[in-house]
Formats: sequence, structure tokens, C-alpha cells
Amino acid sequence: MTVVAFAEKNKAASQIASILGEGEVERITVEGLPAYEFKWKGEEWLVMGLSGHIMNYDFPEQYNKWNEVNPGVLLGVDPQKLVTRAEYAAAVKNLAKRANKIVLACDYDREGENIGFEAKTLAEEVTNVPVERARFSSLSPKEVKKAFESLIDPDYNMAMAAEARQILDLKMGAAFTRFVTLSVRERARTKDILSIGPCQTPTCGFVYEREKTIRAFQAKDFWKITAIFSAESGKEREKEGGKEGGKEGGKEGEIKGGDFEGTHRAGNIHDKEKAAEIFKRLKGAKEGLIAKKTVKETKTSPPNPLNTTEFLKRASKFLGISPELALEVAEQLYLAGFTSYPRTETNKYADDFDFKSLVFDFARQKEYRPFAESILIAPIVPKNGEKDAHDHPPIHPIRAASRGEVSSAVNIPQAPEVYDLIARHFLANLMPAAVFEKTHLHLLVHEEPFDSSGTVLKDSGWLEVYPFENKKDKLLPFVEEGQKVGIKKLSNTKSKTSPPKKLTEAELLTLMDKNGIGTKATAPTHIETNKKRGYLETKGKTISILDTGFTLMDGLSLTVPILVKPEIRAKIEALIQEVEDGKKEFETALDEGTALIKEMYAQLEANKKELTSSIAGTIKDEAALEDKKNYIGTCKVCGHVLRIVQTDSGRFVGCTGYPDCRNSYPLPKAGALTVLRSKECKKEGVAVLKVGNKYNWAVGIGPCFTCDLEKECYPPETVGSCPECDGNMFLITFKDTRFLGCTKRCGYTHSVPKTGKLTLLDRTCETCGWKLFRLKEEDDSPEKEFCVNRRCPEGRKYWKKPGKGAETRIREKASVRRPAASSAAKPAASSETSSAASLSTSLPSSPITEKTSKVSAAGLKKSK
DNA sequence: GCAAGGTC
Repeated sequence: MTVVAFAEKNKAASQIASILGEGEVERITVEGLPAYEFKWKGEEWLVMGLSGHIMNYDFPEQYNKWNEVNPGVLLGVDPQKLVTRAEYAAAVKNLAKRANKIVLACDYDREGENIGFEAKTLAEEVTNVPVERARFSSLSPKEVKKAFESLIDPDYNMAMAAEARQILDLKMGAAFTRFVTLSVRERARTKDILSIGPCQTPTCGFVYEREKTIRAFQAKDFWKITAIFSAESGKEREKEGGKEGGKEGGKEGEIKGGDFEGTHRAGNIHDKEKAAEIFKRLKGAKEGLIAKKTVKETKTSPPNPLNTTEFLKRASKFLGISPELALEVAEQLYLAGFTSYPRTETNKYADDFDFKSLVFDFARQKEYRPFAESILIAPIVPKNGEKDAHDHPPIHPIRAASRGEVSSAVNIPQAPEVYDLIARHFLANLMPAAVFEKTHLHLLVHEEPFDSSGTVLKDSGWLEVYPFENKKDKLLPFVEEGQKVGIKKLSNTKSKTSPPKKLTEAELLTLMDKNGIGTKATAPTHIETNKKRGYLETKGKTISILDTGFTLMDGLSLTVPILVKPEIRAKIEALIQEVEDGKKEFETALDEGTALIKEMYAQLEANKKELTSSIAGTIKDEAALEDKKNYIGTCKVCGHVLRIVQTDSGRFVGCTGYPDCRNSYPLPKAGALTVLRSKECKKEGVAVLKVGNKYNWAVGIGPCFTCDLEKECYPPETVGSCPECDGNMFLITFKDTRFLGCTKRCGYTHSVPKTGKLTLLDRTCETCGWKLFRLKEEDDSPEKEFCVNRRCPEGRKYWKKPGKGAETRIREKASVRRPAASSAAKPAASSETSSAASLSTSLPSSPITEKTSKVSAAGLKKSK
């Protein structure tokens, strides 16, 4: 007689084998996978571990062409269950052929039952031997032996409940995801998938709801009346000072016990007049009376043992580690033998848990020794929670280890701190409660009631080993009932109510857990899915919703509100629970579930336009925002994004809200465009662009040099006053020439050296008052500093001075461009050309290049 | 290419 058993995973299989085989186990290989052979109660046993689910549902091939199948059609199609891990399927069949009996020995939960049925289905393709079930809730020898001694029938209903979930999740996810994705793509170009699912969507919904309340929040003013009391007797204080507004009255050195703060019992007063009235009554008060003093001792118990959710929350809250990473680290710590299995719902230690030897182990580890020793001096009583899901023990350390040991064994930087959290949490579970003494004082000031309270930690208990919770003491000085205390300061402070805070990952996990979204192991995945889709993002410990996520949730909550709320999951869960309980046929549940999904789908379809246009708008906006090169700004008409649009016929500034919004602005036809982020147009231009290297263009206005405000937007660094009008001369630099122009555009221009690095100096010419220039040629000739003003005797010296420098270079440059003119070239700048005309008439295709180059060419000719 | 659930 040969019995073949299938466990959920290899680790469990080897554990079962070593328990039942009592050490006499042979590890064999079946289709390349490990299995275990041993004798038990006179029978041959073969145990193999699966790898969780080895099959998965999918739609038949012909339905997987997104563009050929209407997504709604999927709701009427039965998905097929296919093998996803072929090697496991082969091994199952291989072993089944040798079996006289098959035992399903997967985890004791719905998915475990279903995984067992996957093996059963495959086995039944090759054999018809009986299939039984071994049910154990932990891998302890006691439990495992008991389970294999008392085999029961596999639970068909339980397995089919999981089956129904799989089918309904897939139908809904696939149909909705394809529908939204494809509809949005009709309106916006995107490769992104906009997914929707019964877990991911409500998860995003929690963040959305919080964001909505934050956005809707309106701050309100409130007033708070506080007093700073001094435990010194009021009578003894010097009479001066100590009135409202609070000068320091008492003699600091003599005060016994010190100061403490009290708050008027009215708390946050929203009525300004009322606050002022109370404050008026307090006027002149110099002392308060301790009318009543109560002292209470309170105990704070250690936290419950860690189950997965609690662990993930604490890793996020205390260590700032994301749930996804925390689970990964815990998995690795588990595989390296430092901690127990990280996926558990149980927060209660088993009755026979061996605390003593584990704590002894910790007593040998320096960092934990004092805590372990304090635990060992008394009988160990663990703090326990109420959840016993019969799956795995709470997450706890398997052995004591130092940080160094952990970090050398597990190659994740966060591993030591995660281990430390688990170890400390475990020790905290075994330590006494922390004891606080809470004092409350009731004071009277001019008959007005004030409260003050403080806490003193009397016995730190478990807090000793648990530095993550920071319980700060607020100490009160020692006072007695009937005693009078001085008043150092009275204030009536105005504050504003603050908006709710963004959700933290820990809070989100709590919400998911409470609402039954996901399982212990999948909650981090759902958060991750939302991040991957661009719906959510985390910054440190807080989680916020991105525009795409917000618009999608907004659209969904208007069309299919239930989808954004946890109810959707709850409805499906209720259905499949009925299947598990045998109250509903599998087929009936499927039909009802599908009907529910169809109804939602119809609502989605009916509101397709409303739903998708806003999402498409957001997607376009985000893409436009990302495209920094073309991003212009926000459309004043509709609030969407303005960006440079390039078409076959030309280019312009357009709105992503098109066609609903037709706001647009023309652009010059030629020249490379650069959006200048740091400059703004003072004449209502939407943004300022640099065209080529030549001139600026204000979107909505036109070229800046035709604008009378240019000198205001781009106040040019002026050289000196214009000799023709009351304007100022400033340097105008084009790609191939430069000269001085007048800010008043009177038409007067003045030449400057055409080559070399020209710098305007702060120093001025003593004769004419123009600023001096410094010229650094590209060759090795020395720098020159000079006045450029031809109408100044100083300046004329420069222009008259013959030499190489600028002139030579002009010649060289000219020879490239105009060989004929090169031989006799004189400085191009020798004439006072009037080039203002070229500035104002060259639009919009920017023939400026041509005109200005003509200017220099003309200069060369003229000088010939 | 879609979901959620196992596990690695």
C-alpha cells in the first residue's frame, strides 16, 4: 500500500515527512522536484510539496485579443482553469500513478483546500484511488500526527468557494480593466493600463476618500485660553508683573516645583466674543486655586503578538519600511531561520509554546540580555490576542541573533532592524505592563475653571525593551488641594483648525484589514498595484493619491459608487461564504456574482463619456506636464495644460482640453523654441519662449522686441545714455552679429567688436559715462578694456587704433562667407548702421537672421 | 496586456 500526500509547499512537505517518518526519511526527486519517502504505520508514504496554486483561470485564447472582443462579452464567457506550473502537474500525475490512496495536506484554509483540489483534479486524470484530507493548523508533531491518523473527506464546498472567487475576480477585473483602458485610449494616447479590481480599487478608494475630505476642509478659527501657573504661592510673589500678557513675575531661583500649563475648561472656543468675555473676567488675576487634585494609576499592557497585518503596520510606523518590503524581509528572515513564518492571522501563542528556551537563548545575546533576564526571574505569562486562525503561530523570533549575524545572513539592508523589531516585540509580549501615574488638577482663576494634567511613568515594564513607542512624560510640580499657585502668564490664543492628515500606509493597512480587503499576504500587493498603475504614491510613511487615481475614483464613484467602496469585495465574499457553508450552489453563486458584475458594467458603459473624458484629460495633462520641452503652462480658459503642438502644417500652442477647449496661440514658424521657465511676461503673455538664439516670443503677445514692455520684462543691462534720445543703449546679441540698440527704439544703433568674449563692466568711462567693455579674443592676445562710444574722445581711440584683434577675425569670418570681400575688409562695425528697421518688421517667420546678416555683409561691402 | 491568491 502506497499513500501519496500533497502539501502546499516543499517546506511543509519536508516537515510532515520528518514528523511522520521519525527521521527515517529519504529525499527523492520526481520530475525534478523534491519529494519525501518514508514508512509510517506499516505503509509506504510519499509526500510532495506544491508551490501554492499550480493552476490559474484565464479566458480562452480567442477572447484575449483586446481590440477584437467587446470587454462586456467576457462576462458571459466561462474562463478555463489551466496548469501554470507544468512541472508540478507532471509530478502530481507521476506520483498519483503509484498511489493506492491520496492525501491532500495543504494549509487549513480556503485557498489551501483549493490548492489541494488542483492536485486532486490532476491526479484524477490518471487514477481513481480514494482522495482524503489531512487537516492540521500547525506543523507541530502533535497536530500533524493527529491529522494523518484521522483523515477526513476533502471539503468540496470550501474548495469551490475559492473557485468562485477566482472566476468572479477575473471576470470583473478583465472586463472593467479592458473597458476603461480602451475607452480612455479612444480619447488620449497612452500605453498605460487603467486597471480595476475588487481589491485594488477599494484600496485606492480609501485614499481617495481621505483626499476628498482634505480638499473639502475649510479651516475655522478658534480661541484657546491658557495660563502658565507657578507652583510658588501667589502671595509671596512680588506684586509687580504677572498680569495678563505675562511679565515674568516670580523670582525664578526660589520657585519650588516649577511652572505648569493649564487650559480653560471651555477648550477650543469657536466664538471670538465668548473667548474675549472669559478672558476679560480673568483680567488682573494673579493667582489660581487648586480646587481639586486627582491621581490615577493606569497600566498599559504590551501589544498583542504580531500577526502579518500588525507586523506590516508596525514596520511602516516604527521603521518607515513599506509593507511590500517588510513582507519580503520577513520572508527572508524566515528562510534564513531567524523568525517564524511571516504570513499568519493568528495573534495568540499556542498553549504549548516553549517560551523558556527561547528567552534563555536571548539571555545569551548581549543586546537583549537584561530584558530576557528580567523575564526569566518570574513565571512567563505571554500577552495574547484573540485571533486564532489555526494557521501559523504569531510572528516571533526562532532564535536570538545579533545585528551582525542577521545582516551577514540576509542580504537586505533593513533585515537587522526588522529582526530587532520582531525580537523586541516578542520579548515585550512576555514583560509586565507599563505603569503610569496620571495627575489631573482642577484650578480656579477668578472662578473660571482651568484644567491641567500630567503623566509620570512609574514602571516602564515592557516599554523598556520597546523603544519604538515614545511615551513622553509631562511632569507636574507637586501641589496640594487648596493650595494657591501664582500666574505667570495668561493668554487668549487664536488658532486655526487643521485639515485631516494624509493616510499613512499603516492606517491604510488597518482599513483594508477591517474591511476584509485582501488577505494577510496580499494587502501590500494591492497597494503596490495602485502605485504601479500611477494611482497612488508613497512618500515616507504617508500615502497620497495621484491625479489619474483621483480622477478615476471620482469617475467611478459617480457612475458605480459601490466599486470604490469596500462593499464590492464584501458582496462577493458573502456569496462565496455561502458556497463554503453549503448554503448555495457553486453555479448559483457564480450566476449571481456575474449578474452583479454585469449590472455594474452596464452603469459603467452608460456613463462611458463622463467617466473617460475626465480621465483622458488628466492623462493628457500629465503627459504634457512630463513633456518638459513642450510644456507651456495652465490654460486660463479651462484649467488643463497648454503645450506646444507640432503638426504637419505647422506649430502652435494648444490646450490638452481640445476639442472641448479650443484655446490656442500662434508661434513663429521657424527657429528652435525653448520655453524660458524663469522669465515671465508682464504683458499677459502666457509664457516666454526663446526663438533660436535670436529673440524672445511671448505666447499670446508675439515677439518681445515689438513689445513696449520688453525692457521691463527683460531689463537689459544698459551701457549708457542714447545720444539721439533720452533712451539708453543696450547690447543686442544675435546669432551672427551684435550691436548696441536704444531701449526707446529711436533707431540709433552703435557697433561693437564682432568677435571675442565681450563683457560689460561696472566701471564707466570718465569722459562720456558709458560703461566700459572688456574684450577677450579667442587667440592669445591680451584682454582689452575700453570705452566703445564713438562719439566720445576716449572711445574713438579704440576704433582708430589699428591692429589685429577684432578686425583680423572679422576678415577671417568674412572670407568664409564672402570670399570676394575678404581682402580689403575693414571692421564691419565701422559704420553706424541703422538697423532698427530689421527689428520691427521681421515677423513671424523670423527672417531676422537674414536681415541682420545682410547688415553685417553690407558693412563689409561698404568698407571695401 | 486584465484580477487575486498561493509561493520563491
